[in-house]
Amino acid sequence: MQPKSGSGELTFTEVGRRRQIVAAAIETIAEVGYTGASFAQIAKRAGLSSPGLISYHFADKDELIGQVVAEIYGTGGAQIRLRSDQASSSTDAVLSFVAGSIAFYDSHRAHMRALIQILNGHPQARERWVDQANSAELDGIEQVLAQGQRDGEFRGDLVPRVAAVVIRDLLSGALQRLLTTPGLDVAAYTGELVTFCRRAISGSADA
Amino acid sequence: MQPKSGSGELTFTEVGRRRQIVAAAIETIAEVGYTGASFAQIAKRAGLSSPGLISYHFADKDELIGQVVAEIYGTGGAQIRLRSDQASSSTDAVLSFVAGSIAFYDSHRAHMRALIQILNGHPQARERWVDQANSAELDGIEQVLAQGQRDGEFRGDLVPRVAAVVIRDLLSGALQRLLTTPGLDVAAYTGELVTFCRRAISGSADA
Amino acid sequence: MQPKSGSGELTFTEVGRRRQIVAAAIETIAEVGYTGASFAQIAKRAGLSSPGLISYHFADKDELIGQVVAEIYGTGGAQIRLRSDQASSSTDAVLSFVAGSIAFYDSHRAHMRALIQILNGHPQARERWVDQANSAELDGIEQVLAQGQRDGEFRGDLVPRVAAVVIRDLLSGALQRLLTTPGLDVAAYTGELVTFCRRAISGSADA
Amino acid sequence: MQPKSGSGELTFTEVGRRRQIVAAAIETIAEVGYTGASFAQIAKRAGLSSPGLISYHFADKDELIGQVVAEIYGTGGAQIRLRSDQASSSTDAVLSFVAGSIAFYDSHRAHMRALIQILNGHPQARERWVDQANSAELDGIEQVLAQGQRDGEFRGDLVPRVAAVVIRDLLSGALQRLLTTPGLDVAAYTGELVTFCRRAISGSADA
DNA sequence: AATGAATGAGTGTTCATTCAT
DNA sequence: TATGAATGAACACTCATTCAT
Repeated sequence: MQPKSGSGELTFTEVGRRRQIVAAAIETIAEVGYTGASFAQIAKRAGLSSPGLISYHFADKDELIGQVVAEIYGTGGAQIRLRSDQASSSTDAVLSFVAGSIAFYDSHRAHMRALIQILNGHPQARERWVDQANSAELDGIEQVLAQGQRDGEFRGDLVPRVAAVVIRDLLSGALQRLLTTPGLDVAAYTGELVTFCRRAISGSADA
Repeated sequence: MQPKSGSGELTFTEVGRRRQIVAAAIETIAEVGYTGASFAQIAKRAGLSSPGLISYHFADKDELIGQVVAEIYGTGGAQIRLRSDQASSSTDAVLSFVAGSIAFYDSHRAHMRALIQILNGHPQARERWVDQANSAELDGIEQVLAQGQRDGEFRGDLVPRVAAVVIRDLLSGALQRLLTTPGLDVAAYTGELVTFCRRAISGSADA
Repeated sequence: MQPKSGSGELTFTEVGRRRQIVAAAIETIAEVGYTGASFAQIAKRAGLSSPGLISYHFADKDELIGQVVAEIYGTGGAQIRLRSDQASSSTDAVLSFVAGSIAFYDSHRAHMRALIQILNGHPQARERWVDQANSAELDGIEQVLAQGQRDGEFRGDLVPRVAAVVIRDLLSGALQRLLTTPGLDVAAYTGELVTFCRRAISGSADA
Repeated sequence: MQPKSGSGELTFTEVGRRRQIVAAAIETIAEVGYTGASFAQIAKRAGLSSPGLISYHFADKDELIGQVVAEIYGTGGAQIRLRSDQASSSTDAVLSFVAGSIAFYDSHRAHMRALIQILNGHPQARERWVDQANSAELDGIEQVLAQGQRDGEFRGDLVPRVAAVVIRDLLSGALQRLLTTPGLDVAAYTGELVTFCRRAISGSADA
């Protein structure tokens, strides 16, 4: 009998187990990909006695993967959220968001690798778990860009939504490159990307 | 006995069947992802009596997927190749490549969706079938950028390789967005992306 | 429609084709074993257009294999039949049968290898196709031994049937060894075996 | 998750199931040959619900067959080992080995039938599982023969290796005959084979 | 008489999931 | 709570055989 059915209460042990399994799933998916991450593999890596234990704690594989995605987003969200109120300017807010994102990717490679694998391997991952968060993030960037534009920091012909999209795409590309280029000089790469973004959005050519 | 062993000659019927199966595979992969695209699923969509028929016409799944990739690349290759010689300027070459790529993505959504799914789902897809083409493309962009820079069209501090990578990332992002955003105004989106790129690489702020 | 159904008549072409297929089957089985000798493999080696052609000429796989066995036995039968009437003595008959058998094995390695593979791989090969021939052969040896015993050539306590069986077993072992020992000195090995047999059946210890 | 991975410990139930499956495999192979012994067939005879259960308990077919061979050899090994130290003479050692082997074959027909089928049907059975044991056995026979020859029990012109090979061939032949001759009088056959061997190796004609 | 395309049952193996204990 | 045994559908792929042409 699934423990989480009926009431929404989870026991202390239950919560711990779920955390353990989610962590093992992240590690496993990062290592062997979503396709290779069978319950058997995850259980082996987590030191669990049987794949059945996972089915016992999660309704089905989709629930587990959903929790994995939530865990990854939760970890990142707190850190790299774009904070325009703490920044001295909109430009500063955008650029530190860019640099901060890459820094986060760099320090959480396993998480990011797992996330990518899930997005790649699970047919409905995007629509189910990440599209909403992504468009919220996009909205946030867009708002900062619009604000900066109103403040005269950014070029007048900049279309905030497009620029926001472009920045997100550059970050996606950066993540991809980070994970697949062995000896990448992250600092230098970050610097180049920040420069690129500054130039692309700034009001003056020499920004 | 596999029909295509030995000599490279293929019957008329054989060619037709292979085309049919490749087309069904593209459709299937676009719909249910690489992971979900079992021979059984492909056969069902192709109206074949049994999955065995696919094995009869293709040595193994890799051969089929290779043909799918070749078909997709073959379709697109002629259209979106970056042609600097036919362009009036390096700027024009780059921008029309960007616009042309998005136009191609837009008109071949199922193909591109399938390609992405394969790149995501097949462990060696990149190294086997696309890495070479991709880096050739990247080289092409880089060369045009470098030429434009020598000609004074582009800003002097532009690093051709970085800019080329950025442009490719933007296109990848554009493709992603195209496929996942239901009501996207492609023309507007393309226009804004082109503007963005022009500004990002041009030598003057008002380019 | 199977050509050989109804009347037992075979056309000239038909006979030729069957011979060709049987020969290809022998070659294939000798090379890749009975298990590996699918119709597809046999057709490929024979240069036949399709495995279907084999089914067209033979009712089923068993009929083909039966013909293969018959062909192999037919080839050998004429040559190594034990001829007591042409021998100067029973001892001579037996020993030249032993030596002759090994000589035949040596000169027909592919045939013998195929035969062994069939006996190994086909569940009912022995009972269907070879048991009868084998016991006939055994009878022949036994009769010569009994005759030689009556003539006083062989030891009185020799039990003809047992000795015949022993001789056949030695030949089976010799064939096995011949096919699996790369650099075997066949002449020496034959000599030893003949000596062994002479001693085992002769009436005097120094025979 | 395969139960036997990681530590070598096996549950009580697990051991029982493996035994059951191995026993069913022996029975199946003896009945329908190695080729016909699919997991489906074995499962049917074992009363298992699905062939997948065999894969659950054994890593792959080779592991199962290896266990089958080990089981067969394990059963026989203790009984038919040639014990020269417990024999009153080398002659006695050899002859009781011969008689004992046949007795074992007779009392373990299914096992021996299965072993033969495996040796015949599995491409690498010999080199993987039995060659070592076989040549050790051959060495043992040869040594006893050489010792007996040094002691003057056997004829001086006997070549130990050749005689050992001959004896093994006779036993192989005996096994074959035992399994394929319905009404064979085993006792008589054994007696005659022993007599034959005694005469063939003894130093005196009346041995 | 022959071809090549097609068929469908069969192979070993993996998988998420169930369930008695 | 957790375990390990079991289940049965699914996987890619091979096979002997069929059949329209």
